[in-house]
Amino acid sequence: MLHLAYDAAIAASQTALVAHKPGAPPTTLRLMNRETLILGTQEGESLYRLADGCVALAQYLPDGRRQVCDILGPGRIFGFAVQGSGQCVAEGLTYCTIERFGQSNLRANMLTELAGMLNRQQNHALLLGRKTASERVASALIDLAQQFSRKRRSGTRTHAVFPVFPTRADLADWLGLTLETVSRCLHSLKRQRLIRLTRPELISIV
Amino acid sequence: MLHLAYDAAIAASQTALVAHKPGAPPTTLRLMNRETLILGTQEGESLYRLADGCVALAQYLPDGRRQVCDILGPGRIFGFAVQGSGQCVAEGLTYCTIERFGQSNLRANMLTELAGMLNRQQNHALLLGRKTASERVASALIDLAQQFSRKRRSGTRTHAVFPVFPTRADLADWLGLTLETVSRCLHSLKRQRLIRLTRPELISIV
DNA sequence: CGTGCCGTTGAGCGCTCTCAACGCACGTGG
DNA sequence: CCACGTGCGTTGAGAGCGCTCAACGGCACG
Repeated sequence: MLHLAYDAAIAASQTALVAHKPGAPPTTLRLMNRETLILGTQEGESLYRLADGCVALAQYLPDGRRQVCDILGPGRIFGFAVQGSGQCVAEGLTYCTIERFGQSNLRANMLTELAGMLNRQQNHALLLGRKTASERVASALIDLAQQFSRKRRSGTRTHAVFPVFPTRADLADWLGLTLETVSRCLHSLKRQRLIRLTRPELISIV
Repeated sequence: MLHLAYDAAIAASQTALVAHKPGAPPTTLRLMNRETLILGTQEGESLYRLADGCVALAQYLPDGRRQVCDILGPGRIFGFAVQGSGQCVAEGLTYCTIERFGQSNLRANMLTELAGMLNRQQNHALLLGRKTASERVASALIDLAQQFSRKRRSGTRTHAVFPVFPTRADLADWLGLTLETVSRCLHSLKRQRLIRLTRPELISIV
């Protein structure tokens, strides 16, 4: 578990606080690696679209325990559900480019996008509540593959090759495990020849 | 963990399958205790509003493992996010009365309702991923109190008295624990004088 | 060359699960 | 009336999965 102190994580010097312009045309902003974007800033909500890169939506307990709710790849929308408790912050896992909307835009898509987010969260609850450590890691890899893979064929089989932007610690906080367990499960999968890891960047074999 | 077989749970004889009428005025339907309502039935989605009673939204793994995503009290809306995987079924924990809408109604509220559901799910992810067994049970009791308590004052303190509709097994599947652990945690809280249980129905003391 | 971050690996412990038995309330039928 | 079955909750004993603590190597950076 990441033991960043809560305050440190929130109020860190490397925090991007951005002015809010409701109804304005989409503004693009950049997020550095390990930079934190606080959602639901002051007046009203705005929505964000991850144009490029990888972002983690994370929650913190007062004692520093972290839970990553979701890992977002290019095209994903975020910034919903910022009222009250259950606040998430967006943490850049790479250098990211992000577009900010007012609530008014995207009305049509928003609902299905939101429903999709809820769907993902429910699946994740199933993972967190009822799956074993290796099942969680396997599910995570499949999810990452769907979001980040560029399909390649090498020989007879189709490999899904994709970079793993979250660190072991990020994966652990996403999957409700510790980084050691994640590491062990990955190498267990490697031993079973289900994945290959040349670097901490992956090739999964069906 | 509840070891109802997947098929048994889904295709049980006590399953309420209802015809769908999009755009129609709200229809009310009844759900008996332990009866299952399959959401996302055939063509298009409809939304449901729990008028009275208590309902659990549950997911099943092929081997029968169950995860309860949420426990719903009167007034709550459900039936979002029924596409693809992550399907939930609604299981009545009491005798319930439910209203069914077409998607068209409730447009304005729906978005905030949906965002609220997402918010709850994110909080629940934090619970499932990063809280200890007793913290989970405590959080669950607080949640149930907020949904089901009728406030009463006895003496100087304000007790929140509320009935616990979910069984120990339901609570376990909600909190990612086993029913034995739930039972032990409850009695641990009782020993600490933080709650009272006259029957498996509660009084929480702040 | 020192420092810090990331990832790996090992040893040991502990929280939670598993398995089991029991009590209790309820309904059913002899 | 009692015997029986079932569902729910409780409690205990033991085991195991995953956590904790620790050490180590590789790499980037100043």
